[in-house]
Amino acid sequence: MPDTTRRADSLPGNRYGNRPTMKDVAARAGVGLKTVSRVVNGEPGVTPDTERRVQEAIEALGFRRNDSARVLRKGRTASIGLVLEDLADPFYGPLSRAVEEVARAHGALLINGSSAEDPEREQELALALCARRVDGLVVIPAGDDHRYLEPEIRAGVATVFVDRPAGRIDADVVLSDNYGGARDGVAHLIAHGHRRIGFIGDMPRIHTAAERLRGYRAAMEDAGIPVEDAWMSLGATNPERVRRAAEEMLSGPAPVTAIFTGNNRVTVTVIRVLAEQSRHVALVGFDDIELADLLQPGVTVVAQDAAALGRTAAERLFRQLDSGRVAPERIELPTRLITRGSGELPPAD
Amino acid sequence: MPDTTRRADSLPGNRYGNRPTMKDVAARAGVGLKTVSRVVNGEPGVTPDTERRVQEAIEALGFRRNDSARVLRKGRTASIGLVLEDLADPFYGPLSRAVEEVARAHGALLINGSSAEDPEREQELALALCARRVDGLVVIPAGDDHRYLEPEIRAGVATVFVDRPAGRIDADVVLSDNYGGARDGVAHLIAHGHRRIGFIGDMPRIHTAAERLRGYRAAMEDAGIPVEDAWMSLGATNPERVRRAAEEMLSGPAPVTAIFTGNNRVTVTVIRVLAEQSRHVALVGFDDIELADLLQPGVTVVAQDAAALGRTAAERLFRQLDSGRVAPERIELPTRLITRGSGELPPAD
DNA sequence: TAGAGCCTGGACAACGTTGTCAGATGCGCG
DNA sequence: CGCGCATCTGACAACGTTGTCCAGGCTCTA
Repeated sequence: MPDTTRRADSLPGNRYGNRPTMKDVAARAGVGLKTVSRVVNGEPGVTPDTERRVQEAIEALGFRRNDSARVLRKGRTASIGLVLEDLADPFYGPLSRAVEEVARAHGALLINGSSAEDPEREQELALALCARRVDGLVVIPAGDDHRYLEPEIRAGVATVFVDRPAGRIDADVVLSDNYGGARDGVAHLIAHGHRRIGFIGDMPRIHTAAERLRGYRAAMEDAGIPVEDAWMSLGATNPERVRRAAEEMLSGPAPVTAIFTGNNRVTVTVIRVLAEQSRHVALVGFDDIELADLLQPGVTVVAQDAAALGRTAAERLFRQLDSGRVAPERIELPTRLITRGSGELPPAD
Repeated sequence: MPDTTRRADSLPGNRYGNRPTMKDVAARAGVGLKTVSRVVNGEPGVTPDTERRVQEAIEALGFRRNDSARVLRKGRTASIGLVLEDLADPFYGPLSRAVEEVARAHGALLINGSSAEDPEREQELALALCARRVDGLVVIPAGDDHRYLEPEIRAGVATVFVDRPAGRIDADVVLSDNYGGARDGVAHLIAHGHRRIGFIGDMPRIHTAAERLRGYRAAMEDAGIPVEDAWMSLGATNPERVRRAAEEMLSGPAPVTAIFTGNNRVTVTVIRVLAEQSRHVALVGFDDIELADLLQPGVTVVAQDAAALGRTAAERLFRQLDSGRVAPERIELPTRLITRGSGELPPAD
């Protein structure tokens, strides 16, 4: 059979991207195209002898099924997309990993992309994933208008939002109890005698930031403490601004005696600032941070379970895929106050 | 034109996955199929008026190009794959993000998967990515035999290994100077008067672990210090084993006065153990860790630049794609010793 | 006004796979 | 020995897109 192997033997100058196809395998094995397909997919109705010949041809040619063609034919891609803010952020790593594990359990691959907190980039990414026909989409919103996803959802792309709710559309969302967690954290400080408590957080246009701020206000109000503007810093997006905000709160005639920080990045920066201060200032941070227990004092935090967020969202997504669309739901996961010392410091008035 | 919109208007019961195609758009806009393709791809040769009609139809139907079909036709997917150990590990987050940024700059998406340090899963993942016809592959090896990738590489899949070299095949690799970094770190301890220095690292079958161990031995030998078996713990894969290893080294008649740790996970565990000890033990760790500067004492580390590893690898990959295959290269990035206190403690003999 | 040349638009095949369906082969039984 | 049935195999169309190529209409010039 000199010419059944023609193509493989004469890869023209090893030209780029010339891969064997099922047709080539069929030719080499001396069987029909569909028989190869059957073998590759483990479908019944192939005699052991034929199967062996096909397997040998596959081996010899280094054939690998082209999933693009398969997807085109079958409709499903067995892959889901994840749009998050920044993979380098220690909060999103575990979340992404959890989504991946659930996907894997369902035989799907995860494609993820970082929006860098840019709504435009979020949309661009999400739509690129849809163009690749992911079966589902897990989105950590950067923007606040997700109507651009409506055609996709209508077309059957399962969609779940995590960490922050979708904007202007009705969709599944899984989030932490940001409001309650922040309220508890601030109440904890109040219970330890603080009254002048600072809040440093992200821009309130971000849902989580707004909710945590709301929790702060609620705790203060519950305790009958009027909040002064000078105690609050919103939109602290980079370390320099956080640093300045903290330093301002800690100076002046009536400095704050405790600070509540709105996310892990802010917390880390504030820890640095406090380490430089001679005074002891209490601190409770939203989000747990690694090694928080080894610092002096240990850092008291309101911890959310990033992995649980991811897992819950992914499971919800596959439920959508398995049983068709159901009414959108809002799932809220509890937070946990972990006391380690910094939140139990008394006011240093 | 009642029946040009037939399909869109009568989505049969909104059946799953029924999406408009270019054909539908063409029908609705009253133009030919190829004209729609031209508009979608921004190709020239369409009058403004026609283009407007097509755009309107696209908008109205919520059309989104099916990239699977596009890939099938064009051969390139504009996506690359990344196989790493665990996204939740703070070392890989920034690496992955760096790869993503380079990919984005080249208009490509990143698909990544975690091998969980399991060679079989690594292979499964890498081949799944190849079946999806990624243009290139960045692999952080878990296994030590990558011949399974030979057909893929021959077929034109650009491949770069990171952090550890490929096994049994000749391919591009980007790594840190693990040997030199470890040697420098240990030499640093020796320079501060230590002679009984412990080493706790991963299983030596992992290339980085073996290299760092080699660096440790070299530094000791350079200083004329014979290494005792009791000072070395390999295969410390989980916190319990690390803890036990550290405790053993620190007990007995002639305990080590300093420890060199082989990666960030080990370092963190050892820090915990040392925090419980009354004695002061010097410590230098491989890999930087967050907040290392705020601990008492600050943790001296041999830092590698995860982002630079990822960036370099991805750039190398796209060079392969742009200019065809070139001779495989081995790129080694320097490490940096960051002194913060723990590595400068004198021996507490 | 006719011819040449340009520009726009569309018909058609092909990419590699899978679902459908019908044909071929072999077997057992009457 | 012949028929029916079960089992195995392969031809063909279709998935949605893009590249090729040609047709038709337009403008411009001689």
